[in-house]
Amino acid sequence: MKKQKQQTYGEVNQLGGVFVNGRPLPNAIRLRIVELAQLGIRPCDISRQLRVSHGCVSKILARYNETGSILPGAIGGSKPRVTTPNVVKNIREYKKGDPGIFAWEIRDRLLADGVCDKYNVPSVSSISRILRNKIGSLSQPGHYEGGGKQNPAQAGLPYNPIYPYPYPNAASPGGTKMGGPPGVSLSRAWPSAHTVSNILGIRAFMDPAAIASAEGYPPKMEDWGGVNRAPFPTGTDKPGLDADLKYSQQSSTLSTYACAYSPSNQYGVYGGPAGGYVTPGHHWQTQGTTLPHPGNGVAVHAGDLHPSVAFKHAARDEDRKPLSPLSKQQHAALSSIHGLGLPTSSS
DNA sequence: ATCGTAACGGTTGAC
DNA sequence: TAGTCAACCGTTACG
Repeated sequence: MKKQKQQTYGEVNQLGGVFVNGRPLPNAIRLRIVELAQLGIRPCDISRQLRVSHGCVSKILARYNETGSILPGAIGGSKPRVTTPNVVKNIREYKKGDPGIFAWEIRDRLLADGVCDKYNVPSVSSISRILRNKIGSLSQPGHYEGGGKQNPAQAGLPYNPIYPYPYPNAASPGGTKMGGPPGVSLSRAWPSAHTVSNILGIRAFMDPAAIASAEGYPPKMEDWGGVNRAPFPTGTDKPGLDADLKYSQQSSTLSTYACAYSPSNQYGVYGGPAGGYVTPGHHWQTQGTTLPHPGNGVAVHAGDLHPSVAFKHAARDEDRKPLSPLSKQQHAALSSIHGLGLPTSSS
């Protein structure tokens, strides 16, 4: 990785909160956004309380509702290449069989022959480029394949995304069933390391073998360490939350909601300055709050958040009536659970 | 007043 | 090794 900035203290948003441009909010903050939403706190209040822009609150809650994950997506990297050796080989064969074939015809044939599906079929321009660069100048087959930099895992596959993300079901790579497992919608056509299960480290239903090695998914730093630059824990714990969601456990009531990146990250400090939950030197400590998600029951463990609060069912569907001002109960809940001092005035 | 979202500038990681 | 590209980020502004 490139050398990181020595110090990135972040910027201050309009609400007075500190953020690091381009970097995800700490998972702890993300978790708290979801927690507060589960308590029935309105997004606008969450925004003010946590000093996070309402747009961000909206995004995080929307993401959570959609995927069940509080975690940011994978930053960086590249999409899987579609011009795999196998695709090139097929294109070459098509071209050999019909030298006058058009790129769009090749594209159609790739689809028809099942070499590709609609999600990974190369564009016509890509095919043209392949014809021009890889095939037009090639005389002997195997040239491209012999490049040596291709992922050997692709060998033997009709086509395959280079990314070795596990698919929830075997049919997915074939593209006949995009969209992931029921209740989990992937926002991208290419498989993300941030499927709900991967993110939350709950993969048993799709890949039991992965449980043995907790980091079943590719250890992309961004997955978890991107927020806290601390390396992943290597145990069987959920890597991200344990790494990131470090509540102050000594304080049983979480009276100090310590929010600080680990010293190993480049941010140094993080948190709303006036919120008082910046505690440099403290780490988030795992607690194990459970955040039930309506879609798939995925839970985020992080401590003694009342596990009964359901995100949509209880908090949103019915109990959202007393939206603002906050009810006493909400204040009490927030104060006791999160140590947040909510302003008595809701405005 | 609230919320959804596009634009923006930034970071990151694969190539 | 450095540069490019395309992903994602949170904030901001707008409707």
